[in-house]
Amino acid sequence: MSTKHKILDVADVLFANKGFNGTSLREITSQANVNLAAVNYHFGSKKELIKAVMSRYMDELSPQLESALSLLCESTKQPSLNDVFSAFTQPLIDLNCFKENGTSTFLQLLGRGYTDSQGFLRWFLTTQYPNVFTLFTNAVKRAYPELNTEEMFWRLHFTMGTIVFTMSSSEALIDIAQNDFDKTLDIEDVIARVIPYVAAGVAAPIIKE
Amino acid sequence: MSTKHKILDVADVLFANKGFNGTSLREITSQANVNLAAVNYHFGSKKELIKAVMSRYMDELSPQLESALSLLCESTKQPSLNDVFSAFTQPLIDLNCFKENGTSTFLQLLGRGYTDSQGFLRWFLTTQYPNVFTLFTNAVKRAYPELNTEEMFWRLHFTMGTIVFTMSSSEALIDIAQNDFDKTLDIEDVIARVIPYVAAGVAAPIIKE
DNA sequence: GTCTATAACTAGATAGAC
DNA sequence: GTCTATCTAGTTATAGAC
Repeated sequence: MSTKHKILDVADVLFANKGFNGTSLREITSQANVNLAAVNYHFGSKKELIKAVMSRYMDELSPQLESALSLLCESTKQPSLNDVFSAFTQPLIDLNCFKENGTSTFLQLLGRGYTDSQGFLRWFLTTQYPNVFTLFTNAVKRAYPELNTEEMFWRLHFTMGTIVFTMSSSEALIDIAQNDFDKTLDIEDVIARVIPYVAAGVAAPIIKE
Repeated sequence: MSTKHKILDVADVLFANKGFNGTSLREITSQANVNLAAVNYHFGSKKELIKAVMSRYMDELSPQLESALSLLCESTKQPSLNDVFSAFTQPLIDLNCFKENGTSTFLQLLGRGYTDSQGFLRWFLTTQYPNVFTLFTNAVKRAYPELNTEEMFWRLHFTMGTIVFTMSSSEALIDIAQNDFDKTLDIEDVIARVIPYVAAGVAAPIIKE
């Protein structure tokens, strides 16, 4: 296993758990059993390492998302909002095959990117992976044509918030559910619970101005 | 205006915008025009300063929330979920009288506390302000009695996520809305838009197991 | 209470031997 | 490609003069 790979494998988990600011290169390199200088040799800087960590997941995920969303847009029958959000489930779950706990790690990273680095992630995703966004908004428009662009803008951001925040604290929530309700859940169960919630939120009656 | 007050007034905004980790004491003291050593003299440590910042808001907010939620619980007519979430609106908006941009600053701080400091805020809120939680869950139970405790647990966490995340990025969202839709909005408008969303989410059909 | 000065430490990044 | 050693700059926190 290459040094580069070892660094990425340790960095994503640490970044997900403690944030980008909260994780030092020393922590990453010592856990990865590589030299401190290796990060700068292989990636150039901490910022580039962060980009590499995100890209590795997005490059795995975005083709899957694109094909799942394309299917919905091209299908002759109108999809429901549940269908649209459910299109994300399988590609996200498949990240667990890509890497252990890949799904929750990626979703936590997404949350970190949104809050830690003041708009960096928004820039990164919209410039590097614009197709996913276009396909997604088209799919939502097909499922709920009455929703105007402005209202959709807000509700999709609310949805992003729900998902990202839930996943950032998913480990804690799963622990609490285990203790309080004696249920052993995994990330897939959490996703199954959050989809009806966001679908109902997006489908909420439109407020008058 | 006392040194202590000046520090708190600068610290909350910086913490809200850049996170706890991302804000240094040097930044706070220089913006507040006080000496670097003043933080440690008045608060003891950075961690205690963070607690003081949060307490100042919560001590202002929690009595208002308690009385608004008590009203709902004691009223003879059954409240709707919209009523329950709307009970938060006025107390939150009133934070703008307490301090300029108080509402968004506080809600951003809430988000920071959840994600920056790995469960510290959860501990802080549930141990220091338990009444608000009890009253809130009781109010939701009255509004939607069919919702069992476990499902409510999940949906309230989803809601927390939606609110906190939305408010963390509310400034960015308001800017985008200005540019894309030529609408000048404020935090109150954002709250008015998010309430129907979360109310619909909590009211979503209960999934079968 | 407020200041300067500095201690004690940690961060990211790099030069140069191997 | 990997290492040690070190640089520079940042951090929190504190000691002691005023």
